Formats: sequence, structure tokens, C-alpha cells
Amino acid sequence: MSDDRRPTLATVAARAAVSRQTVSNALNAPHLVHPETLERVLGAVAELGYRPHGAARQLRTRRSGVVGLRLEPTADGISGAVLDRFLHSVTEQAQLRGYRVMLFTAADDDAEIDQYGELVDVLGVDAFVLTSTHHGDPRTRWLSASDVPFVTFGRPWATTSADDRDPADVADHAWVDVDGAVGTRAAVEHLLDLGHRRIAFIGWPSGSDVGDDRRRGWERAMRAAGATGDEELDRLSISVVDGVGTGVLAAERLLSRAQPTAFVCASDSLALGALSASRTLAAAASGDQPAVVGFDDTPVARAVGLSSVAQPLTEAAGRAFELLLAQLTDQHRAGGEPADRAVLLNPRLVVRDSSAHRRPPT
Amino acid sequence: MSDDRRPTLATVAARAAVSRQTVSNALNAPHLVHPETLERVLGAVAELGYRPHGAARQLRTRRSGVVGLRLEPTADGISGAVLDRFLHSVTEQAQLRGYRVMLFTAADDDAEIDQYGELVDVLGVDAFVLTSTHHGDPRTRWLSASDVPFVTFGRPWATTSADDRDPADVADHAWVDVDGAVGTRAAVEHLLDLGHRRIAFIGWPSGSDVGDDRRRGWERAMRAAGATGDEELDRLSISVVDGVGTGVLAAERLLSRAQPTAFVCASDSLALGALSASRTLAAAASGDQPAVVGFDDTPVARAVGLSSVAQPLTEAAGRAFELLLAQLTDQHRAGGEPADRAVLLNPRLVVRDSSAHRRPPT
DNA sequence: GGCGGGCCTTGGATCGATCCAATGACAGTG
DNA sequence: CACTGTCATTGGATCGATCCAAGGCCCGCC
Repeated sequence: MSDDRRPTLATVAARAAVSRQTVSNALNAPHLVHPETLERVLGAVAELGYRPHGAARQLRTRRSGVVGLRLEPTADGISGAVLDRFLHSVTEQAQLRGYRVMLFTAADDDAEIDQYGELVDVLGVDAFVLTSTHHGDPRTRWLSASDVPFVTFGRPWATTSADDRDPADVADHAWVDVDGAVGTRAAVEHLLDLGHRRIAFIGWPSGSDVGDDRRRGWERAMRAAGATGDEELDRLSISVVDGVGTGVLAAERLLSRAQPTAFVCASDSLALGALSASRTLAAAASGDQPAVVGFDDTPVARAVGLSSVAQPLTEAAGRAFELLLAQLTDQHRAGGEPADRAVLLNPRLVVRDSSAHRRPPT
Repeated sequence: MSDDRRPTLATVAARAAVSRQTVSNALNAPHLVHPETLERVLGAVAELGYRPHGAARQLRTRRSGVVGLRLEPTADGISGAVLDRFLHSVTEQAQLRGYRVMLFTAADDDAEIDQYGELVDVLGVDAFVLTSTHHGDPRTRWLSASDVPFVTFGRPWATTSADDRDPADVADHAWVDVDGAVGTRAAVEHLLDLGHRRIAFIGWPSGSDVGDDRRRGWERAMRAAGATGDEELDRLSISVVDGVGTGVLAAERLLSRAQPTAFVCASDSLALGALSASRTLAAAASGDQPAVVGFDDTPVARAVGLSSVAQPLTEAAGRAFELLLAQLTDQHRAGGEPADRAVLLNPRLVVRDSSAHRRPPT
């Protein structure tokens, strides 16, 4: 009577006329097994279509090969797509390396921490990937204290002063981020090349780390280009809550008070607003439309021909996973240079119609 | 020497002065335990912060509480967001019911089927949620044959003739879908109410089930409104590959050959193209812009004020999960009326500026 | 008093892998 | 020849839960 259940180690062992342990060694530590035996065992494995039982293995080894990732409550805006794309990349990278991604949701940081506990204790999740880190994030503290490996996509903002750009001394945990200031700076320089001088910035209310970072890039590039007056910079920049509608208003106000010939924006949503305001006002007046550059290179930007700063999300996901893997494989978790645990990537400016040939009126 | 490892059933049992099995019963079958004992055991559980070890449980019960979901290769377009939103909802629904969602990726159907095998055998995934079902889908066949519970978001197109709308007799597996034809029909009726008569349709090349479905809704509504001639309908509709650029071209061609006063589109991308074409041409000519309605109510639609047909994704996810749960809890998997395993939801038209007050020129 | 039957509780076996220590074979060395 | 060491392999114990069958207790009934 043939047994139609899944083969186990014992099944394979019987077939290859060896012991369970030898089969286990053949799969996990082939160098311990005599080449001839190895061949026989692997043959049996193939014939029977044996696959190890994850739960049994996990019970013994205390490793699940699963990393947890929180799915943020759907950001209503356009920019939510960024994290979704990051998610795609993380999943691919994880799978390539034999890991899996388990999702969960949480309403706030505390709920997220509760989930960590549950996921680690019950499911045996090996590590976490965090997104949207922010000032004084309690999540990283909890994970560090609990000795759970993790990486963040986003700098550990709390521990570094605003202008400190030296990754080595920034944090005691692994992180990957994209340098927003470099992105906005590239946007400004692109516009300078086109001949623009009055380049405005539409950003978010200060206090958001990511937002402040993006503004900083604009400010530096402007100063480097000769805009030295503080009040000039103040007149050329504005802060509003993210959104298309707010972007329209912000652009209108800037146009009337400082006559900028170009806009750099902290998001594609704002940029979309600026684009639409420019179109309307320019049509009514001179006819020359201001140039506009957004941030994040969302599908919308591609769709409407909006120049935008693109984050290298695939690379970010890959690097993040490498940092995780380093923690998961090395026992000496505390070791390693801090610099090996921090990665700051440069974004890339994608030029499209909204800026490509829009030179300032002469 | 206090033991600082996690508590297990045995730890709790010792604390409450009962046996392992009684603790297990207290947690999984409280009615078997004497109330007094129960209280004592639960007290010990709480004091020790005991949490069951998932892998150990899974090893014995053969259930993991995990459902698998494939993350599609990032659809480059705008519409990719639909599945992401569905993913959010599924994750939430699953978590609410004590399940978790595990992600994976696959390049094509065959690779996806390979992943099923791996996920079921190795990780013990209990069930799958499939998206983007299509004509003659091999995945559902494999899952059915392997006796793995699953639901699809999308009708089993292969087994039903194009015009069959009776859910009861459609499939032998559980599914949830949104009735695209109802959506486009609602769009047409909305435009008819505004006084439009020459309402064009921009769709996808025929052969895509979802696309054909959406076109059907437009066609029916048009016929119901008195458009009886086949050639009239042919002139008023066009098929192009999805995209903003193709949408622009399609709208231009339709405008020049049939002078429609409104567009119904199979996607927001196409609608965005139509919107931009209308704006340009209308500005050059009369000045009255055609009305435009898209499909899927993506963030872009919200952002640019595009009317669009919204899919009830949260409800779809909830119903899908219910159907899964029914299979997971009931042993008599074959039982149950087919009608209980098929859910067809109606979408909702969201009216915005792109159609709200755009009446046809008189 | 003996007996059947709930109600509660219990210890042993089990799921399928890895950890660990022991063992046999064989070669090299003094 | 005894001794040490390496190589290859082995069986028993173990991870932490549930399944299963058995057993104690108490009650009511004949």
C-alpha cells in the first residue's frame, strides 16, 4: 500500500538507504557527506519531489525566513505609490534570496509595535523592514531593545542634527535612504541651466524631516547660484499641506508675489497643482508657462509629462535587504563598521515636457 | 536561576498547576475546562505573557493561518494602483480575522504555479487570493486539482459565455468581481442625463475579458438610448492599448470622425489622454470641452478632477475573504450552493469636474 | 453495592525537521 | 601493535504545540 502523503526526511532516507541525518546533511551541509552518498541522496530527493517542511525546521532552528513589512493605511494621495513600488522591490529581492515578505497593518506606531511582538513570538518573523521613519521613532527603539533585526527605509532622523550629512555617525541601526536634498538641488541646477533665475519652491510645512530635507536642497542650490538674501528666498518659497488643490493655491500666490519662472516642488501632487495653476494664469497673461519639477516620479508624472525626481527604489530595496541579510547571517550583530549599515542613495532627475524646453521669458 | 526564555505551554501549566493539555484546552476549547480552572489558567497565561508558538502548532495541525497573494510585476501604468488598493484591503480583512498575508512574485502563470507548490509544501500556506484572472486560466485548474482553497478577484471568464450574467452557474470555484458593464452603463446614463447623445467609447483591443465587459456596458446603454445602428456604434468607439498617449490619439481620431460630445473610457489612463486631447482641440475650436469619464477612480482621477467609475475594493476584499474562510472552516468543501461562492459587486460612478457640468453644445 | 455516563483532567505519542554526542572505518604515527 | 585523528554516518533527544485514549471523580439509577 503506497503512501500518498508528502515525503519527509525519513521517506527520503529509506529510499536512499541512509539515515535521516545524512539526508539533512546532504541538503544543508553537503561537504560533510561522501560524494557518492550525496549523489544517491539527491537522486532520491529529486525522485520523490521532497521539500523540507518549513514549520518543522523553524521549530528547531528558530528561523522562519520571513520578514515583516507594514502596509501603511492607503495614503490617499498620489505619493502613496512610492511605498507600493518599494514594496514590490522588497518582495522581489527577498524572494531572490530565499526569504518571504509577510504583510501586516497597524493604525499607529504603538499598534505597529504590538504587531511586532505578535509576529515575532507567534509567527517567528526573523526581521522587519520599516518605512516612513520619523522624528523620535519609537519603533526602532523597541526593535533594538528586543534584539530583532531590522532596516529602515528612511534615515534615523532623531539622532542627527539637521545639517549633519555624515552617514557613519548617524545611527546605531541599519538604514537606507534617498537623499532628497540632492534631488531638489539637481532640479534647481537643471532649471538654472535653462536660464531660470527666479526659481520658487513649494514644500510642506516645516517639521517633516523628509520635507525639510527637500527644501534644503533647493535652498543650497539657490544660494550657490547667488541668491544670498534671506528675504528673497523667503519670498520664493512657500509651505502647504500636500495635495493638488493646495499646490494650485501655492503656485498662484507665488506667481503674484514673486513672479517665479519655475517651480520646484516637494511632491508630484504639489507639482501637478503648480502645473495647472501655471497653465491657467499663463494662458491669461503672457503665454509663457513656468517650468515645473515634481518629486517621486509617480505614474501621474509620467502620464502628464511632468519632470520629476525619481527615487532609485529597486536599488534601495536591494541594499536594504543586503543590510538585513548581514544581520541575519552574522552572529556578531554588534560588529561591523557603522558605515556598513547606512546607505544614502542619490535620486535621479527625469526631465519631461513640464520643464524640458521651458525657458524663462527674455 | 530564572529562565528568561519565552514561556511555553509547559511553563504556563506549571504555573497554574495543571497539565499542558488543560492549558491548551483552556485556550482552544474553553468549554471543556472547569470554570475555576479556566480562570486560573488564563491568569497564568496573562501573567507570563504566554503566546502560542505558531510553528509548533502548525506542525501538528497542518494550518498556518497564512494566505498567499501574488504581487504583480508593477504595472507601469496608472491603473496598477487598483490592485495595490485591493491588497491593502485584503491585508486588513485577513488580519481582522486572525490571518496573515504572505507575498510572492512570479513572472508568469507557470512560475506562479511553481510558487504555489513551494508555498504550500514548505510554508504551509492555507489558501490563495488570485488577481487578474483571465481566459482559460491554468492557475485555477491547478489549485482546484491540488485541493488548495482559493478565491479569485475576477470572474472565471473561461467557463461562461460572454452574455451569461447568471453568477450561479458560472464557476466551480469561489470568486468575487466587480461588474464593469454596470459601471460603463452608469457612466453613459449619467452623460445622457446631461443631454449628451454622441457618446464615444475608448476601450482596449477586444479579447481582454475585462475590457470587453466594459465596452458591453457602453454598447447596451447606447442601444437602450436609441442608438440602433451598428455602424453608428462602430464609428463612436475605438480600441487602443492602454496608456495616456494612446488615449490622446484615440480621442483625436474620434473627435474628427464622429464629433462626440462625451467620452467614456475603459481606464483612467485613457481618460486622462482624452481629457488632454479635448482640452487642446476644444481650445482651438468652439471652446466647449467634451465630457470625459474614466474607470477605476485612481488617485490621478481624484487629483485632476476626472469623473470615474469606482470599484468597491474594500467590500470586494471583505467578501473574498469570507469566501475563503468558508472553505477553510467547513470541511465539506464541495458542499454549499454555487451561488454562495460567487459575488458580483456593482461599481459606483464618481462625478467630478470632467463631466459634472459639461453639457453638449446646443 | 455495582454500574453506566458525564465532566474534567492527564500523560504519552506525534508532527518533521535539526542538534548533539557517539560510533565505526581507516590512515598515519611512534 | 596500540594510539590519535579525520571522515562519514548514525540514532536518540529535542523544539512546542495538538491528538488521542485512558482515567479519576461524582452522580444517579437499578
